[in-house]
Amino acid sequence: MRLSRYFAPTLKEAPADAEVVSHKLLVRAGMIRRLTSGVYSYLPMGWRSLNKIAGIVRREMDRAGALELLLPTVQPADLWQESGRWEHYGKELLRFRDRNDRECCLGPTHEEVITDIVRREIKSYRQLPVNMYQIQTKFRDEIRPRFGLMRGREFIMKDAYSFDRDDAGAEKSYRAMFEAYKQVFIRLGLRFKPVEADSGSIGGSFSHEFMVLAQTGEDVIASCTDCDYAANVERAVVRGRGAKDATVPPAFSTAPTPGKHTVEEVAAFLGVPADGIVKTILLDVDGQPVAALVRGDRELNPVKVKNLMNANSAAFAAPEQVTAWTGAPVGFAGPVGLKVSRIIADSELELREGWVTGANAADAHYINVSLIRDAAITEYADIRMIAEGDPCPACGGRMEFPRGIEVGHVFKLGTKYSSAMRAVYLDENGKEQLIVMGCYGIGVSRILAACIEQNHDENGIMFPPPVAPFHVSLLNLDPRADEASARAQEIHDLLESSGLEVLLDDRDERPGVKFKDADLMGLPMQLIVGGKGLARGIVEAKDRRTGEKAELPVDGFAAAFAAWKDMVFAGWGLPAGGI
RNA sequence: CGGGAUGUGGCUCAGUCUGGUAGAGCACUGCGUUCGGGACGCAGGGGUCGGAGGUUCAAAUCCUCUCAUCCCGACCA
Repeated sequence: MRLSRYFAPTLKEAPADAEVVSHKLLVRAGMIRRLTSGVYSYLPMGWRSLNKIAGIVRREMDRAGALELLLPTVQPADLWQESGRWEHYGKELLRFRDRNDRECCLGPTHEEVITDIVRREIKSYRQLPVNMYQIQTKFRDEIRPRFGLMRGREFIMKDAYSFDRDDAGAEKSYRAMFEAYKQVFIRLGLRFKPVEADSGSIGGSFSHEFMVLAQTGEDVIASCTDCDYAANVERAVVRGRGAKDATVPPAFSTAPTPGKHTVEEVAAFLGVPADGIVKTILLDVDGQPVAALVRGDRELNPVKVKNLMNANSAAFAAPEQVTAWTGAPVGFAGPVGLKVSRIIADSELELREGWVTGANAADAHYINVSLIRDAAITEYADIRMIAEGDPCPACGGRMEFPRGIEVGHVFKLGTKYSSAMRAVYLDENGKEQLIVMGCYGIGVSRILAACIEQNHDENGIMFPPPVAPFHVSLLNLDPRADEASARAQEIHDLLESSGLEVLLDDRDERPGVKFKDADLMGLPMQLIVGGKGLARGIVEAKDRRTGEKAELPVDGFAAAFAAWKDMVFAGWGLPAGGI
């Protein structure tokens, strides 16, 4: 492809509305343009990369035995009412009415539609298992779209759904998808990690997220340095440790703490360490007031409370709610005499007594509180966030906390949708059984962003070869010189015939412009054809990732290039002779 | 939905406080010089100053409303 006839409008400056690197570079490299908040057009370069990603995903899905189909984006409300999500999904579901005033929505995900198809067409155990997937545009009316392709409202997703006769079958399907996902990310040339995760609003019991590792990632991973354990911090189990100290404190008493409502302020004012204070956090769990207690130096994990109570949502209470429930302004809540539906204490609080807690009155705390003696704790459970210094819950080893970007998620759905929508089959005995489901998503457009977050430098993108829109940037520095142009064309044709995709920069521009654009666009291999090199019988080659340059002889170019290309691929951890 | 900020040629921004006939750089068009890391000269084209209403002799600038976008918190691929 000749760049002079291509459409890749590059920008010297980053657009003002872009915050993260991937967004800035995607726009600057002429790959995407924003249409409106969270909605992007994919320009030719961007679309090529997306197709590369989709191609790899498709290939691995097919290999794993999944069948590709395409479901509608516009969906009728009644299906969603049947599953119960019309009410529960919230504002993210973009709803509208058609000309006949029928309620519709734009599909944010497709469990309902696929389950509807399967329930109609699948009647017998002989037809199971089956796994179907699509690669399609989704729309989620995000509260706050941001970061370019990282969190758009309209985005491209691969979603697969498996249907099995029983749990054992579903487990097999899940494993197969898990393995296929690993293959996808390996083949994309990305550094990633599968982690245990919470299942969120999709439902189901169990899930794994696939994280692309990048310092700029939004998610924090709790990962063991000694074993395979890795989990989203929201999910990571905290294993109890430390010995019990049964010393019973004297009767608790009130200490005035005027205007001291944070743990730090109270600790400093009373001269006690933060880990001697109990933080009482009020949550609104499905409308119920719940108090959650953690040590002053710890952080509450509301997701654990939500799961513990089997609730739909657990949100921090609003200041008015706190005042209504505790009788005190925010900052003075405590478990003693507290009238809420449940008081849940973190397991760690069971190890010791003699705490400082809020007194449920303005400007006052209690000291020497025994939770056993003085408070009505409903239960002790693991409800705090894992932290630096906590041991690995699996092996007791050391944990680290790298950041990542969620690009894939595999769920076991169980019978959540099949029971709500009555998707059943007849077993060998002619007995009706619920189909057991799983669902599996990959954020195709998010991968493009994540890939750039992981692979870039100050000059631009550094595309892994499998994701790059083209493989080679071939710069003709002297497009007006016959020799350079002839050589460049020869090389272009040679490489194209070997299956590589070459972007030939034949524009009548100064060399500096071409170098800058090539680095910006980030194709993994750069070949530089110019008068200077040709006079010495060489073509210069540059590995975009390492910046290392090599000189390839014009005579015997094909062989020299092949060897050099294998080196570049090896640097990406990709097999020689690839593509 | 709360909190903060910004809307001025295609892009990045100045001008707004202190009202007085719209600017710069990049990009674009033409000509010339230049040509291995985002060249230079000359000549050009292009802007209802987000929108509506108001104050004023006069509004990008002041007031009111409105729309849009971005950033910080609760969701998710």
